Amino acid sequence: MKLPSEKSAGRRKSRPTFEPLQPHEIELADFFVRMAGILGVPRSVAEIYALLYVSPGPLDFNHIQGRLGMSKGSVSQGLKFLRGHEMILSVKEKGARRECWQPTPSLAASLVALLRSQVLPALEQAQPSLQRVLADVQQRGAKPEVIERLTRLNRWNSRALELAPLLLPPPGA
Amino acid sequence: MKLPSEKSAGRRKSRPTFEPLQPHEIELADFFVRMAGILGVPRSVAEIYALLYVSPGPLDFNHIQGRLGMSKGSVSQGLKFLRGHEMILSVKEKGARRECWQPTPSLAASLVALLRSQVLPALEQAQPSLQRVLADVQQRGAKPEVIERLTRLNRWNSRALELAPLLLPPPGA
DNA sequence: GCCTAAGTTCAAAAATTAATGAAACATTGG
DNA sequence: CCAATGTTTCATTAATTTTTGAACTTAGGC
Repeated sequence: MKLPSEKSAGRRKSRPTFEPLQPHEIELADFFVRMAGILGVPRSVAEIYALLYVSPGPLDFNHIQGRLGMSKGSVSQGLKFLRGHEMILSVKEKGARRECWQPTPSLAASLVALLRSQVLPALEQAQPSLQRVLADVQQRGAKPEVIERLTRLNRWNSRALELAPLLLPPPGA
Repeated sequence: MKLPSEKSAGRRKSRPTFEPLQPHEIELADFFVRMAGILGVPRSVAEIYALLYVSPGPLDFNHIQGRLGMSKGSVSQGLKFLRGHEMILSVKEKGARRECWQPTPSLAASLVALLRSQVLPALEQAQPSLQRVLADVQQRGAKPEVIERLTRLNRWNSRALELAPLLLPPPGA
């Protein structure tokens, strides 16, 4: 039973079709999607990562789009995100036109990079702001309890900022 | 210069008006909103918490609604959320009609509870799922590399699940 | 027991965030 | 340089999440 006009006529070029996702692939994707959700990473990004994670070898743009059945735009943005957070590596086969992608060896390192990129900027930006708030509150003679709270918050923030480079070493270190 | 019909006529009951937020209050709220965003906690909840955090004493429902200018529904749901995660305490003044709210003493503990509630269920649910995926992949004779990856993922998940109760002691412990 | 203030619920509206796809841009083999 | 393939951009559309407000429930005071 042959499907009619799929890639029937000898001519290459009728774009290849891709297998739909297998149950085990879907299950793993669900897992990654859920975890990603906690960090505010969009579903499409998690799906791409999951697919690369279970695939026996690097996949190119087209495979990813085809297997996941998502738009070019989403695949492009998803790969950009994953690249940006050093969660995937490109493996350009010699003489090939397309880039192929595979997950970075260490998922742990990837997660750390991800957290880093979310938390650090927030902490940095907060520093002067929190100090201003504390000063302001002190000046207007607030209750000691409130001053205490804000002082503690400030200390926390500073300490987190000091510790950050140790626990989450920046990419170039 | 008297405002016209504010609470002018002797009759109590024209509901009181509330001061708009002060700059330092806004700044602190921004901080909490941003941090909350990382954990997927909605803005309104963070705003309520921030207000309680800088206030010299416990505030009741009305004050919160008035000062933040948000709807009853949001205040109610926000307080429910904060209560549920043990981030605030009620201090019912003797003989008073209304409950007043203040932040729990330890913000750290609050954050831990929050994380717990997000991460633990995901880990628990994932356990059998990940094992199924691994078995499935092994059965279909996947590349050793893929099997290795999934094995590691499984180990991680198990270990996280074992460690969780130690690092994040459950409420009743 | 009624009446009123206090608080909760929940369907609908508003706001935010993610996905799509067509057009622009880039790269390379010829 | 050209044509063909591969990728990104971004305005639009779709999906999701958050907020609102009015109807409803609960608890006190009298």
